[in-house]
Formats: sequence, structure tokens, C-alpha cells
Amino acid sequence: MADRYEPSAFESKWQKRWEDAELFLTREEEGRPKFYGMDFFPYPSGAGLSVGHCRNYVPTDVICRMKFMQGCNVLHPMGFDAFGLPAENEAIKRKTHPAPMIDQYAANYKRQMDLVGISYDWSRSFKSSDPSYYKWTQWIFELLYKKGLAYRKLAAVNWDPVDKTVLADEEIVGGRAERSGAIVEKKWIPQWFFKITDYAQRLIDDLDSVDWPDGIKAQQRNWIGRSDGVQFTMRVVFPDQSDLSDRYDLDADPERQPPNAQRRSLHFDVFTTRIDTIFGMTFCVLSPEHAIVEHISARVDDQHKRAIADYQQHAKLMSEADRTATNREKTGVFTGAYAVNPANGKHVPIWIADYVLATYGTGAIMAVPGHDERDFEFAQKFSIPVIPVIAPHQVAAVFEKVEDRSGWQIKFGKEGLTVLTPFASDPGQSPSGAQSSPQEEGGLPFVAKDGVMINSGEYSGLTVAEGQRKLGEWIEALGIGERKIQYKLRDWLISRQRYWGCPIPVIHSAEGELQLVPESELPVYLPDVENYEPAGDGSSPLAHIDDFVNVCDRDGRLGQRETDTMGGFACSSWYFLRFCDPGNDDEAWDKAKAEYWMPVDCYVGGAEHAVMHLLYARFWTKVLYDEGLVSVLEPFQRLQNQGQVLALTPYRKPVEGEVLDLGEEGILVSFEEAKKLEEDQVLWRWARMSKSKGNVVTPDEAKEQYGADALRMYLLFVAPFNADVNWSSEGMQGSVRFLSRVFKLVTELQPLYEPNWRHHIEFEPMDERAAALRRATHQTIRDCTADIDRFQFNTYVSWLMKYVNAITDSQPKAKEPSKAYELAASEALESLILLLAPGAPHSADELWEQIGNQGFTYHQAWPSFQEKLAVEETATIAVQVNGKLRDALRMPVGTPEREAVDAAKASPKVQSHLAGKTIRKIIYVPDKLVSIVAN
RNA sequence: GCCGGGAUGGCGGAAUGGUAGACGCGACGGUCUCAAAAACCGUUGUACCAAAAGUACGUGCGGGUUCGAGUCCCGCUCCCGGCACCA
Repeated sequence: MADRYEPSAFESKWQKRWEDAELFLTREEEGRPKFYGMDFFPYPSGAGLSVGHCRNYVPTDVICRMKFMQGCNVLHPMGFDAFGLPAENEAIKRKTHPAPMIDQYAANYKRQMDLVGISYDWSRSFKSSDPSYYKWTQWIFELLYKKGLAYRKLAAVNWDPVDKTVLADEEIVGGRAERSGAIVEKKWIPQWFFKITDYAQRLIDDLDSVDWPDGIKAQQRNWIGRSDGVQFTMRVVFPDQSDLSDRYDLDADPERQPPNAQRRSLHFDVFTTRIDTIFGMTFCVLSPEHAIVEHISARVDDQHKRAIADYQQHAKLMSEADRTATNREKTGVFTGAYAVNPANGKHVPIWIADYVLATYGTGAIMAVPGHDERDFEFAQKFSIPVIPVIAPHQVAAVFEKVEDRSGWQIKFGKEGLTVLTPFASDPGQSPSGAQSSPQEEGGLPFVAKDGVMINSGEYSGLTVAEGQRKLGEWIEALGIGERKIQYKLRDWLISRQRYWGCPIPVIHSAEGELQLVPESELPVYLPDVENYEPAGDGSSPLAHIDDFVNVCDRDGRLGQRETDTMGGFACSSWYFLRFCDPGNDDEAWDKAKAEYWMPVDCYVGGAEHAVMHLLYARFWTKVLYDEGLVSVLEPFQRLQNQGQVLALTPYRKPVEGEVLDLGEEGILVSFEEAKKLEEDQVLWRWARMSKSKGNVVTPDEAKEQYGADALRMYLLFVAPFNADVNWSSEGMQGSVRFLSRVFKLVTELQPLYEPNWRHHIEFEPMDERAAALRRATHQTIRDCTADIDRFQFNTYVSWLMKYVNAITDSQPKAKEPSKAYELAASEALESLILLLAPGAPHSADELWEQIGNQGFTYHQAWPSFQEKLAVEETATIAVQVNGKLRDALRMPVGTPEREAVDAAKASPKVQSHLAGKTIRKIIYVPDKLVSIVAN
């Protein structure tokens, strides 16, 4: 019998027994509520799991185990996101084939997860690279295609020269490929897209219905980037005024067709969210790639023609990274043409500049330097006039009263807008509300989100909100534009010119027509080949495999297979549905089964997928909902992001001339090197565990040294679930110590254990000691249950620790325990073991057996608490005088106000602070507080 | 710049507007031991005081609301994460 935690003696034994008993096979029994708990689909890396991964898996395991004990049918699956770039790159590096390699890595992941005792139902496991899985990924692709949500078009896309593939916008961070770190280039290639933009609004709206961290929701809203504004047409005029004879070929560009008027003139559309500032427009800007630039260029003189051509060339050559670099100085050229401001008929110069993006809105803007920082910067540089048209309410009030405004000036500063009057030298004449302090040159524009319109003709005097509404109506009435909603979100680029991915089930017929591979012929198998390295010319490796490429099309003629594969995010956009019915050969999933299990009740993973996987999976779910294939609009009801586990990592101080990696304070060195260096030469920093940093702690070694349960309890206890933690072996020791205390306590109390305590305890009169123990028991059940539900695993463990202390202290030292105490202790023993079970399942099962029970704690009912047993008999009532704590009284719970107040007044400590004062007011909070106000 | 999230003892962190610092780590003192480790017991926010009692101070900074603020409101500072010329 063990009176301490000796994990090597029992942890592996229980893992074997769980497996033999098929303990974690998913049940679908009637009459039980369901609970679907899941972790993010992991890519099985060759480095194996670190304890950092366990910080994801253990908490999910705790909640799933508790839910099962509470009587739920629990679906707790695990599979592997095997397709994709990381696997393929690793295989190339190792000169092996990704398929067997990934099998081996996945097997290792499973072994490690089992080592930690995670309760996965492995019978439902699969890899995204299994043909039985990707058959249905292709099937969903075809569904999207049929619905017009998958399309192929020539596009300038993000090309990663290192990984030699195209990437999605979501995979680019600051102009670099997130994975390879390469500076992304622009390349024009025909690409496959999913039309996620059709779902932009629903993807925003339905965020309201899910229980996710605010930060993730905000990131998604941001990424989708809704802007409400007005889009309207601007007519182009040339200095010679012969503009009407010039015709812009509208039919060639139907998207830019205006509602009705001005069909014969050259024109372009602009989008603005600030139509209220239209009177402040002093120029327009087109992106260098805008289609109309050619037409303008054709009508202007040679000097401007050349300037335009030069600038376009310059823009074309610039890399995406350079172009989007922060704080770049504005550049641009005047085209020689003008646009007519529809609000006041004024002609404003048309410029081209690369600060206007071709890919957003209409690729053209009205520029209002008075109220837009970028336009202001541009205007300053090119000496374009600035007209303020929005003033703060109090300034506008003064400004609008003045009839002769000659000599008045308006300037902008950090404080807002400043009016400089001709009588500024005489402060007495300066209207109140208008400052006249000297302004530094080059001040900021006044980005007036609120204020009053000025210098705006008949609209002057309206507020920003009113102006936006009225001008929007006016533009619509005029027929030159309409109110419009723009989204930053762009369509999801799905094709990859790489081998290790799900083949796109499309055939290019002899006529160049796109044909879907018939459903009966799915899957399109990924061919097993020796050489699959990317060519680097933008073609897929599959394009060079003749057997694969050449097929019969629908009409029996020679066609060619699509050779791009799908990016890995396609595979992970529906795997949660497959887990509901993983063995189904006839369908992707049985609708009834998906309806039963979906949505995922608790989804756990890292915050780095905020806008990629989580957005794509939501999109697919909505499409499948529209098809009637799933019954939920959102796949993941509750989402939680775990914090990372950081490890102390040695860095060396850089020697002169050495360049540091971005964000690093020193040069990374190995632990061996660090030992050799002088102490003051080594900088120890907390860094995310990674193979390259050499700071990984594996669950294997943690289990070997401390035990799986100690690791689990440590990860739960060390910090709030979503906070980063610093790995510490002292902390691990603490967990070992706690579990040892549990073993010791159970061993001590075991002789008192009465398995039938339940039948006797209500009839046995409770003495004070027994009642106190029962109180601790029921409070602990209450608090542990609530905190697991709330994802507060650190306090769940705290309550257990406190409970162990309480039971220990409750034991009678000198005399024999009473019958009542024996029964209370029996209840406590069982409760302690069962409450411990989700966190430390091996120890719980061992202890359960040790006190003479059979079977698994997993099959026991989760303890329930009785409110009446959890309440305290006496309360500590704080007594405050003028808000300061002066005494604390122990009084029975439910003491009436009168008594409590009298007792408080009687307290000598309180009296000394009341001496010579008159009581003005007394506040009483039952069982908590008496607050006396006196002066 | 914009959008999120933070800031509490030596450290990780608790705390429905009601006794701030639960629980743990570390540290210090003790028991056991020839000794050490382990284990166990005790102390541990700061200041004044020999100590206790006591008093004052104390949740990033400055204001405010309230009998009472870590918690609510206004204005900042710093840290972390994301986005970033998106009109």
C-alpha cells in the first residue's frame, strides 16, 4: 500500500487497463446529454510533443472526463492534419516520402498523448491525408464549385519563393510568408479561390452567437473589415475641355458601369466612408494599376504620359513588402487630368499614387487632406490646398457667424482645429472657443468623427452624421452612386503548387472547359511518386506526372487533370464533422449523427489560428448549413485559447558587429555552449519551446522524472488557462508533493472507510467535527465543479489542495473518531478521489482501488453537493468605521441586523474609533459587514 | 496609428462593489538525523515598535462616484498580442 505518489508503480498499469476496457470509446446512449470536446487538429511534427502541447490537451481532457462522469455522452476525438507544407518540407529535407513519415510522426504523437493519459477515442481517429478522408474534402470542393463558390481566375497572388508556392492572404504577415519567412512576391498565375466574401456579413453577424474570447472575435471582425460608405462616379475632364468626345469603353469593364448618367464620358468610381467631407476634396488619387489610367494617359500631353508610365513602372517593380512598409514617404504623379466634384462642380487634379490600393474598394479615392492623415501627408508633399470642412461644435458656432472670413485661417494641431483670426494679435477680439495659439508647420489634420460641417455650401451647419445621411441620399437621388458596404476580406486562395495536399477534382477538357470529376470516381488519388519537389516555376509537381495528368474528359476525349492541390486549411475546415461519423464510406457524414454531436461544445487551441482556420471552418459550416447538410450555423460554440509554456533559454551577448534576429536580444546558444561561457555573458530568457531553441521539455521526460499526473496537475495549477507560463521544476516538485499528500491522507483515513456511508450518514447525528468536514466536502464539490466549467483549472486545483489540508486538520488527534466522523470521512475520501479524477486520473483510479473499490473512477458519478451542507454556520462580520476595518465579529449565520449592529457598537475596538463622534448612518450587509458612518 | 488583453507580496496567482493577498512556490525558523536529503510543524505585504498590541501605508499613475473601489466612471503610463496607407 502506497502512502506516497509513486507514479512508476501504477500509471502505466492504469493506461493499459483503460485501453483493455475500451474505456474511452464514444457512447451514443439515449437519454444522456451530449458533450463534444475537441482540440485543434494538430500537424504531427517530427519533433514530437512538448509539455507545451499538453497544456492544450490536458484541460480539454479534464472537462471531458468530468462531463462523462456527470452523465454525458462525450465525443473527445483526436486526428492529424497531415497534409500540407510543413510535412512536405520536412520530408524533402529528410529525403523521404511524406506519407510513411507522417504515419510515423502521428504514431509518436498518439504514443505521447497516451503517456499523459488523455482520454481520446482513438477508434475515431484519422489523418487528413487518408484517401477515405480526402475523398470527402474533394466532395465538398465539388459542392462549393456547383454552388458557384469555387472559381478559377488569373490573379496576382502571393508567391513564396522559398516554399515555391502561392499563399493565402491570411498566411502573409507583414509582407513575409508566415511559415518560411520569405519576402512574398507578386505573381500572375491562374488560381483557385473560394468565395468567402459572399459570406462576409454572416461571418460578422454570427460571431454574436458564439462564446469565444473577445480578442478572437475582434480579430475576425477586423479581418473581415466592414466599412459603411458611399460609392459614386466622378467625371474626368481635361484642360482642353473636350472630355465629352472621349469614350471610355464601358462594356469591357461591366463592374465599373455607372447607374445611368454619363455613359459617354470618361469616369471612375470612388468609395468613401466620409461623404460628409466631400466639399473638402482637393484632389483624387487612382492606384497605378487602375484600368482608367490608360485612357487618361491616351488623352494627356507627352510630358504627363511619360510621368504616368514611369510611375506605373516604378510601382510594378516594387515588392509588396516595400510598398506596404510603414511610414513610407508618399509618392505619386499628376496625370494631367481633372475630376469634377459632383457636390460643387469644382475641378480637382487626378493623381496616381501607390498609397491607394488597387485591391480595395474601387482602387480610386476622393482625397480630403483636411480630414485624412494620408491625404494630408500627400497634399503637404505636393503643395495641394487643404480645405477644412468639419469643425468641432464650439468652433463651428463662432465660425459660421462671421460674414467676412477673409484673412481667417484654419490650422490643425494635436488639440484639434484652430481658427486664426485677422485680429489674433489682439486677444480681446478673438472669438471665444477659438484658440489662436501659434501653430507649428505641418500639423495633423483634424480627423473629425464628430463635429459640424463648414465650408460645405447648403450642408454647412449639419453634424457629421446628418451630413452623411443627407449627402448619401442626394447622391442616390442624382443617380451617380449609392450607399455601399465594403469589406477588406478577400476571397480565399486555395490552390497550392505543391505535391502533398488534397488533389483538386477538376479536369480541363480539350476545349479548356472545367469539368468536375464525377462523384462516383472520387477520390482523385494523390499519385504515389518518388520525386515530388516543387519545380519553382509556378507549376505543380503533379503537372509533370503524365499518368496523373492525362485523363479522359466527360466526352471521352483527352483532357488534363488540375494539378494544383488544396492548401491544408481546406482539410481542417470540416474534420470536426467527420469525427461525428468517421467510418462512413457512403457519405461524408450521416446527417443525423452530425446533428446529434454538433456544434463542438468546447474547442481548445492556440490563438494563432484566430483568422485562418477559425474563419475558414465557419465559412464551410455556413455553406453546408445552406445545403441542409448540417444543422448549425456555427461549428464551435465555445472556444478557449491556452497559454504557451515558456522555457528558460540561453542567449549570448552579441559581439560587436553581430546582427540580431528580429525581436531577439541576444544570440541563441545551446545549453552546452552556455555552460562554457562566463556567467555574465549569458542572458537567460523565457522563450517558447521549440526544437530550434533546444529548450523543449517533452512529456516523456516529465513523466519519467515526475509522473504523468504530476505533469497534468502542474499544467493545470501553474497559471490561469489562457496565460503563458514559465516552466519550472520547482513547480513540478510542488505537484508531486501535493499528490503524495493525497496518498498519505487516503492511507491514513482508509481504516475509517465505510463503503456504505451513503445509507447511514443522514441518520447519524453529526457532531461538530463531522459537520465541519461535510461542509468542506460540499463546498469543495461546488467550487471544483464550477471552476472546471469556467475553465479555471488553477483554482480547481487550489480547492483540492485546500480540501486536503482541511481533511488533514479535521482528524481527531487524541481520541477515537466518532461514528459520525467516520461516515463524514468516508464521504470525504470518495469525494476527494472523484474530484481528483479528471486532473490526476491515474492516481484517482489507484486510490479508488486502494480503498477497496473496483473499476474505474471514470465510471463513477461525479459528486454532487447539497447547498444546505455547504453553508457556513457562523459568519465573520467585518465592522467598518468610516470605511476602515476596525473589527471582525464571529456571529451565527442569519444574525438579524439589530443584533449584529449592537454587537458591533459594543466592540471596544469600534468604540475607541467612535469616541466623541455622532453616528450618522449604519449599513448592514447580512453575514458580511456592519459599516458605521460617524463624525 | 487602430483593435483586443493586461499591470495585485520575492515569484505564479486568488478575490459576485463588502476582512486584499486564497492556493502554491521560494525564503526564514524549528522537529527528526552523526549529517544531509525527504517529510512534518511554524513564520512570511511594507513601515513604525525589542516584541506583542496597535497605528499608518498598500492592487501601474492622476482624478471621480460610493458608507465602502483591485473591482465602476473619466484621463494617462507601460507591457503583451493582432492589424496596419483598407479611403
